[in-house]
Amino acid sequence: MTVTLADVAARARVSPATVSRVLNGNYPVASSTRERVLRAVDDLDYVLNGPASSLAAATSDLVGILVNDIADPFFGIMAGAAQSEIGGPGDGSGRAGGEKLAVVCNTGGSPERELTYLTLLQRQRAAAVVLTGGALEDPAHQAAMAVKLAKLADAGTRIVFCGRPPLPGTDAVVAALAFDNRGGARRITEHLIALGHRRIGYVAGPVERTTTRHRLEGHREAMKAAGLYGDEESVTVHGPYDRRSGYDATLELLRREPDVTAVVAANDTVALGACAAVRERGLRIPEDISVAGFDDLPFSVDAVPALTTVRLPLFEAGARAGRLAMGKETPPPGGIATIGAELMERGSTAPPRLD
Amino acid sequence: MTVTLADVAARARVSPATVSRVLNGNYPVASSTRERVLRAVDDLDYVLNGPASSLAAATSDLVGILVNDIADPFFGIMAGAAQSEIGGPGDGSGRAGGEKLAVVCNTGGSPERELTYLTLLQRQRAAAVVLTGGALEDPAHQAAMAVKLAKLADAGTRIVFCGRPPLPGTDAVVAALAFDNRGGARRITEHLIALGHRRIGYVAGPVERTTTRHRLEGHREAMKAAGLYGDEESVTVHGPYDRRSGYDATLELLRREPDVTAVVAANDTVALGACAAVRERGLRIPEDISVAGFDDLPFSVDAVPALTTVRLPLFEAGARAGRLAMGKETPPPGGIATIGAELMERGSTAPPRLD
DNA sequence: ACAGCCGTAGCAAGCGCTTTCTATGCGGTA
DNA sequence: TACCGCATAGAAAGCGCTTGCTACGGCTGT
Repeated sequence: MTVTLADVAARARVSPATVSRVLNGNYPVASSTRERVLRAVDDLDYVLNGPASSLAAATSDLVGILVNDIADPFFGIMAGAAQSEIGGPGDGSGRAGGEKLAVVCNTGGSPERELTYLTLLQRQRAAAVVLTGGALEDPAHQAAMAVKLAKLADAGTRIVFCGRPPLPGTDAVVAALAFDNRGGARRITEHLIALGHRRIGYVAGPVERTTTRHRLEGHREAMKAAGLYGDEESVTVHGPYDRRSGYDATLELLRREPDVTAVVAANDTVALGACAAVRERGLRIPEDISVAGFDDLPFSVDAVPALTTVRLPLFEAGARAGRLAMGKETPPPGGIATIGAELMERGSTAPPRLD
Repeated sequence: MTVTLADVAARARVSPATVSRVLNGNYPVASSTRERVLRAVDDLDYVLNGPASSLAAATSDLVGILVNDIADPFFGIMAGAAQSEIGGPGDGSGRAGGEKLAVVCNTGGSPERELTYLTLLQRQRAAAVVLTGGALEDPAHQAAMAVKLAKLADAGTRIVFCGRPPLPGTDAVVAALAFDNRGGARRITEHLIALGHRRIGYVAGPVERTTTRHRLEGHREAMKAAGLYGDEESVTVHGPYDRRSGYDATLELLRREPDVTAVVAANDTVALGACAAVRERGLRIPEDISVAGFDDLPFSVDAVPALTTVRLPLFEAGARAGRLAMGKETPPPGGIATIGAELMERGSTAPPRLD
């Protein structure tokens, strides 16, 4: 059978309690004893029984990171950064203690899965949960989430939002890091307007997502401020945050409104699809049509022409969320921090053609 | 305090044993009783204590997925696919039972972290572990891995390799799905040769990785077969699997060997960097230089020109690995399956200029 | 010289669940 | 009518660990 604490204790000729204390390092143990125990652990190749330990201590070293789409670098970057801070192996400490198992859970954007993962994590008595990405704006789901999170919180789980606005009715949350989606969107549209564009199409994300709404609002704010707010509905197309959707939506947009001179996409992935659609129509970027994205994912700079977009410090935000989840960093005042979004002017936008 | 099994039992006026049996559905319970229990569970909002359950049952519902770089879609796609099969929430069953918590662990390509994650998973008595991506070829590390995996296996953990060749000395593994990296690499180089290229540069991945070696070998096989094998060392540059590395390596390559007419990159991400470098030098793709990648990640088709590459069925492989890990699919004969790689001819390759 | 401490180590009581074994009530059979 | 077996429920013994409390020397202080 597998080696237990008792086996180690027997070999080291101490009590199980002592072994436990050596392993946890939370109680004074004479160094000679400690050494003996450590050797026994080594000799027997002992591996702690996690469930037993969690049960007895009523805590676990699991930290959950919820993402909408693990195949999307937007989430991958944040999750990776968070995970590296949360430690798991090689967090630099070398010592146990900080050794948490950071696990990422892929909700696929489905509200049910989000809730179920939360239950699963609750079941495991997770030490912390990081929720990334935009939230669904369905009131029923939000309420359910609030309830769930409250329960998690008072079971001792730390909760951090990353790239997601604070959920109303949830003060159980340790901290919320929100991206300035609205501001970023405003700036990129202002940039287009400043270049001389007047007729600007918008390829939005899925409806009922905070991210979608905020970016769209920022865009429209800029349009309004420039007195360009008109038949917004007809130059806006919604769809999922993927390349295919950007392609289809842009084709649709171009057909519906052939006079647009610029297309703003909800994110870079969508923008890539938009570029493909523009070319498909035989139009050049940026000479005939400007295209802009959002997020500044790694591939965006390599697009041809390089994509004008809004840079979100995904890595930094993820890392900070990880630290907050670990209690290694003090939460921002009020528990909420807004993370800036910076305009990256590149080759995919230019003044419109003068017809 | 939190609700326990006993609380539910009391409310349903049955014994804890009965509640447990209802929840696990592995023992006959009169339906009237079952109903009463279920209602009590609902009323009290009971959530099973995972650690306690795992301890008593000596099994857990955790499944680990190890990846080298979670921010890289190559891994994200496989991990997402695996996770969706492993279930976690919404695996369609609706019922518990199949409800495993699939967690992805980011090793960052570090051997120590890989090992430590395995220990962590061993600690949690994980039900299964899926290892993705190429392996390190360091004998010491391989030996350590073999030992670790053997231990996991005989603690009852199912082990599946995905996109990684079987580790010698490990028969504890349920199955290994290996990509035909060599064949894919051979085909793409043959394609270039058929186009008329004679002087072909190769931007390889990090040394000591199986993936790197196999792709490089495939490439060289093709070169040799065409009688083009010469000073391979001078047209090969190694580096990490990232865009930056592709850029730097290609610049270096072009400086060292200005007469190459094609560059084969170790993967698509690297290829993107290579494209940037080629353009930086004022050369056109594919007129002046052809560029080829590997993997066919989603963005590759959107590159301009679209990237010629080798398609790896990442999603399918990940899903299959997930199923194997769950025991939902019977392992291939011998435990090893090689997954084909298909050449995707696109715009980034063309015949060389005739000088 | 004795009381009181401090530094260590052990005892033992759980943590909340699963599961074996036992008990009970019922219907069917002789 | 009495017996046996089946279907169902309960009792209780752990699973392997943590931790509050107790025990025990040797030191210090007066």
